[in-house]
Amino acid sequence: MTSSLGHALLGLLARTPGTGYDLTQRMSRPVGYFWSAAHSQIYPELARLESAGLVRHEIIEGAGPRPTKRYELTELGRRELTEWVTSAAEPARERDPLMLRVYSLWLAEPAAATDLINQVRQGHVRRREEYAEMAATLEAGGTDRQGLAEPGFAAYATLRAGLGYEEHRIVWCDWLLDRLRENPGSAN
Amino acid sequence: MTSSLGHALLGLLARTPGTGYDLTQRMSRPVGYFWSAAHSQIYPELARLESAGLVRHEIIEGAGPRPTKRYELTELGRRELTEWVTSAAEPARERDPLMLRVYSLWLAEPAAATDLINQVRQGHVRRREEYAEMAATLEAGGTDRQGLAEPGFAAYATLRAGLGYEEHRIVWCDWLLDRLRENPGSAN
DNA sequence: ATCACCATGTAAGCTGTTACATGATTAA
DNA sequence: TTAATCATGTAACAGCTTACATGGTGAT
Repeated sequence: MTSSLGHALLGLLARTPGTGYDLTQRMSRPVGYFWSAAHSQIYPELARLESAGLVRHEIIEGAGPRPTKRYELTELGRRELTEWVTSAAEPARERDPLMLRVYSLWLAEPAAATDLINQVRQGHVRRREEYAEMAATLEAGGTDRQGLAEPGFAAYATLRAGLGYEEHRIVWCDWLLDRLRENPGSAN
Repeated sequence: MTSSLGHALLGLLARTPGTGYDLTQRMSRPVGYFWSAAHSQIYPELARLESAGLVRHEIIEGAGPRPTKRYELTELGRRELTEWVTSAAEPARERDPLMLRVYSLWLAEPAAATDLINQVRQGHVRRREEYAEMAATLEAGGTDRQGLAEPGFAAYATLRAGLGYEEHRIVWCDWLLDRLRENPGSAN
């Protein structure tokens, strides 16, 4: 009955306990590459996880008008996460806004289409560099050679997937740009 | 102000007019690879597009208790779609449920992890074959050599992206499976 | 003083999924 | 006659985004 967001939060807390604010930050940078959430979604979800007995909190000192809560996994939460992680994967329904555009790209001026794809390509190159740097850092620290049972390896595996994704997209952009150059006009 | 689903429907109607039921079918197979929607979402969206003047309908004979409506684009709808297609692409927030699992894969038994990744790999291989067949059909018909201004080429371009995606995922699965074989135990 | 950062929440609205509801035509 | 296909809608709910609301600490 726990949602994807719930499992994302459990996955973060299994590594290090933290406040809702802290989880919001962590959701945006490393995890945000494959799952994202705003704080307005995270706070109520933490409350739900707590009432399900999967996490618990203690009050610590911190800045702010309301008490600062530090959350951590319970044994039940750890068990739930562990069971979920290898349970049958639901068929991912894709939602790719770029492909939605490309599907109607035949309506656009060739120059505008080229601009669009160039812009998209740039974004992928930027992100590839970002991933490559992170991967290099992890590799320098030996994280890539960590055992399967260590969290660092799991993070490295998602990074590798991200790198592969960006590379495939860049290759595809180059293919399309080639076609747009060869055949800049209208019909065959 | 038009949503992604709205643009998906406009993109379908720009190719061929059709009923809501027909659009539901077309959303599931070729377009569903990168965008999906149920009929319960499509019917109200068509009504919204119509009240915005982007599509119009005529009543035709058909089976069913209610009148059968055939929708088509208006000139305004075509213009809206054409402008949108090359407008600034919003940064896609990724939502990849598999990576969410992988991020917590360090908690799983190595055997269970291997099973999961094998299962995922199989799914990608199946889909790659599906795409490859469709691509072969289009190539045999010369669709891949169509001009940029023809809808067939746009469809072919999305197919190529799909093929590339599946391939990259298979490569990544193989990399992970290799690691799981090499290092089936716990910590380093 | 002003700004950035820490910190937690609620509310309104949109998008998307699942379930409910109806009924005609055609083929096995 | 039974099932599949054509055909259109509504309702309830879950998930996610954007905006509203508050206020303390520390650095410039």
